Amino acid sequence: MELSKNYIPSATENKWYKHWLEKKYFSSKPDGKKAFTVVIPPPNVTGVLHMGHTLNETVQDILVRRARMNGYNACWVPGSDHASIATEAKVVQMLKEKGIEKNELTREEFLKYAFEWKEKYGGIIYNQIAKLGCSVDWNRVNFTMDDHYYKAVIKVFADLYNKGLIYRGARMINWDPAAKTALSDEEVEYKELQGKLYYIKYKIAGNEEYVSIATQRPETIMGDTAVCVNPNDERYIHLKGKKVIIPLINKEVPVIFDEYVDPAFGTGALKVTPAHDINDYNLGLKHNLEVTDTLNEDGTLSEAAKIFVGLDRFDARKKVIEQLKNEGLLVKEEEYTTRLGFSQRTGAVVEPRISTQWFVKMKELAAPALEAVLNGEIKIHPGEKFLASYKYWLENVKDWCISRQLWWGQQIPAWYDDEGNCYVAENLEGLHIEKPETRNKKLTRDEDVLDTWFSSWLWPMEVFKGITEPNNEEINYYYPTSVLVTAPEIIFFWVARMIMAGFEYAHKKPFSDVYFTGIVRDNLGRKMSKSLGNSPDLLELIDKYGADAVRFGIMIASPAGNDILFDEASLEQGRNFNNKLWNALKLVKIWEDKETDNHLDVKEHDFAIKWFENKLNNSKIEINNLINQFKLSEALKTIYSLIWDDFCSWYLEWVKPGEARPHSISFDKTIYFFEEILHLLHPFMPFITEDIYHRLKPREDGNDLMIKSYSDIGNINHEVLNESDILKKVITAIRECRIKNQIKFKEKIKVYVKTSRDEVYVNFQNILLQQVNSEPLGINTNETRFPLKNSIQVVVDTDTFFIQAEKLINNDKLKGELLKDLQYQKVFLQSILIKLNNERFVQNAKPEVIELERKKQADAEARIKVIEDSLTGL
RNA sequence: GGGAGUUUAGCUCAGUUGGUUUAGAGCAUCUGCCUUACAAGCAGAGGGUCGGCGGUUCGACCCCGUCAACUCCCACCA
Repeated sequence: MELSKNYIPSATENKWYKHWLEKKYFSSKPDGKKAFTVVIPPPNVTGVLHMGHTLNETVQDILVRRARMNGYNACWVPGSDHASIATEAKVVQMLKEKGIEKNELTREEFLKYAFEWKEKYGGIIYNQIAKLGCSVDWNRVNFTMDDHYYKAVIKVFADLYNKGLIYRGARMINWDPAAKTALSDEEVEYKELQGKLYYIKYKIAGNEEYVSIATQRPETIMGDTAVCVNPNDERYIHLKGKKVIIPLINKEVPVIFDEYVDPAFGTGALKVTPAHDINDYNLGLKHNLEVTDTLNEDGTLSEAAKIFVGLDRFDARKKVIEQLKNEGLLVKEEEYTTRLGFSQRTGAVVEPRISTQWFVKMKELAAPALEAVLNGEIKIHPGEKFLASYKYWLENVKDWCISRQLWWGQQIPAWYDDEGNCYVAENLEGLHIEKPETRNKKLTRDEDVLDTWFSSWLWPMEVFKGITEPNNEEINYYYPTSVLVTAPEIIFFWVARMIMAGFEYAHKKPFSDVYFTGIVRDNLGRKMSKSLGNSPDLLELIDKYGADAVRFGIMIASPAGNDILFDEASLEQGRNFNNKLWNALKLVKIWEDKETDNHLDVKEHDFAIKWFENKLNNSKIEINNLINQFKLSEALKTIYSLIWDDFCSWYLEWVKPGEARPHSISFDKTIYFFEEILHLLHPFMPFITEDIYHRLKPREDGNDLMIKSYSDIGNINHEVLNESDILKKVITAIRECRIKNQIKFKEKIKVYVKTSRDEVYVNFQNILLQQVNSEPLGINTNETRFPLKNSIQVVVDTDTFFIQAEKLINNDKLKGELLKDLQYQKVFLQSILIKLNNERFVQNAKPEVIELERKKQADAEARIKVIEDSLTGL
């Protein structure tokens, strides 16, 4: 079989994904095994997957594939989110480009376009997930607007309403006067601007005195319903119980006292306009102030303003100032830097506006969600970083506004009659049965839809129809899910609310662990965004490097809990790693093609095999520990180093046949080790590992790596690991010596070692000689029999090596190095002696610590002696 | 303005209860090699007063205080 020079991902990736699908390895059904369930955080159908998703999906696939190999019934549910605001904005934009305005369409017509959009982008997203190699169960695709899902959302709304947990209330929203629509917070852009602060005199009623207030928006004074001062502000204590008169309209309003007012700002007196400022609105709620809305939908002054009715708010501002000036009520104007909100859609200055919205009462729901995280029932990784803010948010949770002035989403199941009565039911038929009096009434349905999060908070339950068909077999088997992998920025929007919904409707937590990935940034630390053009196209990256390399690259750069700086260099590293594996395969294949010879003496292989067995087990334990702590990046690094350094650079070199033919035992062991490392790597890089697994030797149908179970880990012989460390050190030291003395590898050298542990060197002397190209090693406990002429001395631990080459050796250079080392050792020894001679150290330190220091001392002394002996030998 | 986090080699990060760390790894850099698996490679090397200052301790990258820089979340002050 001819193998290509380098690994080519494209062909193999499609082949194996298809194979896995045909074998139905991804699909899961409830059975007797333990379930390992992951629900995908459903990507928005607004566009394509970005690098943040790539990281998320890769992490989930690693966990799911590993669980599957650990004997779990692994189930990963894919899906997507309708993302009401974002998607509706995209669809509106798309229609606009076609020359269609949203308000020309009926609701039904618009939704038809929206569903077409969803089909298109949902398809793109699913294709990307497949290309990345994700082992999701494609029979379980869910969309948050699927029929059953829609019903679940409506059912929950009605249920919470009936429980008294949903109510209608007033709320300050961001209003776009140009588009005459409400905006979400995300659609408001704040800009810093140079504005003016106006100081205006308000007359105190029944008095000739005035009080001055400062405002940026004099045109709203007609909506003032109070003036507020700080209760501790001595300048205004005399205003207690007084009223003031609003200029221009001569309306009397009370003076109220509240700590909210900062006495140092402006004049320390604040005009309160509950209809046009969020803070004033809250003040108004607290002090029972009336609300006077002086603006129309389009930003012109309303009848309630009494003056300048119909004038635009900014023109009105000029007029108000002019008139205040005329009446001598304008004290002064000051330059002032302020932040103003602008509409992302129209660029208009956003107007805070009171509106009626639907709310969920959060206090009751929040309590179990807080409890579950605090008592560790649900674990957050990395915990310390997010626990504090999770606690703070839930303890101070505010009611959740769930209505949205959109069409794309679940329409609120509330109907109004002509008298303004409001009825909530899952559907109209149900309402008529429940409340027969509604049958003959003309009812109109609430136009608004529900917040996207009001559907996605049911995700872990409703993907198994846990809301629409409670207690069905699937929900009972798969729920609670195992791990949720998501981004920390939606901890409140989504994670906390899923926990609330889980306890409310399934009476159980929705997941046991939450793993927060970092935010993916570019290599300059900037957030990835379309406008910056720094967000690479996933499919292009997969084309260029292969899916395995993309997965490797993003994982290796992704330390647990930190943001990741995305750099294509790490994908290159992944591609190179692929190639390394590929070439290891090629080596083994060449080896296979040679005839094996069972009569060869393979003593030198015995040590290599024994060592790698132990090294492998040691790494397995390490990897398990790391993955259990969700340190996936470090686990991958461990595997990478095991494969590249230990397996390829050391093990394969040690058992490499060279001119001789390989021994069958070494060959079989090598194949076995190769399978083991592929097995470990598979969750991270599924395609190449499956491919090489099948190329290593013929497999029966159904013998695929991705469903192979991990076996138990054997005991570890630490002595073997320690010995191999010595071996590696010796090899490295001799190589370094060769390089420094310009002795080429081809030139044979003689090596003698003066050591007291000769049995160690006997053990691996053949490996040693093969690796440094020397005559057989001379071992003795004293050097008197060694030819010292033309030799270099190298000290490893407490053994001295004499390396003899034909070439003349520069004795001064050698001497210099030994002296340097000696000096270093002496300083080190000195620092230990200071410790050991310190009475308080000896008294206070733990015995094992003192023991350790004594051992260090002995080692250092021994080494110093060896070096000194070497120096006298020169 | 409130809260949280970060600061260790040129870059990205490890460093478990203070003493097996004389502070590690990957990438990058430098040197020598086209050695019949791999130049997408091999062999080797250099590089850090652990953000500053102060304290606790026999002993501090680790604990405490303080200052500085950066990041994120929340609120968006008339």
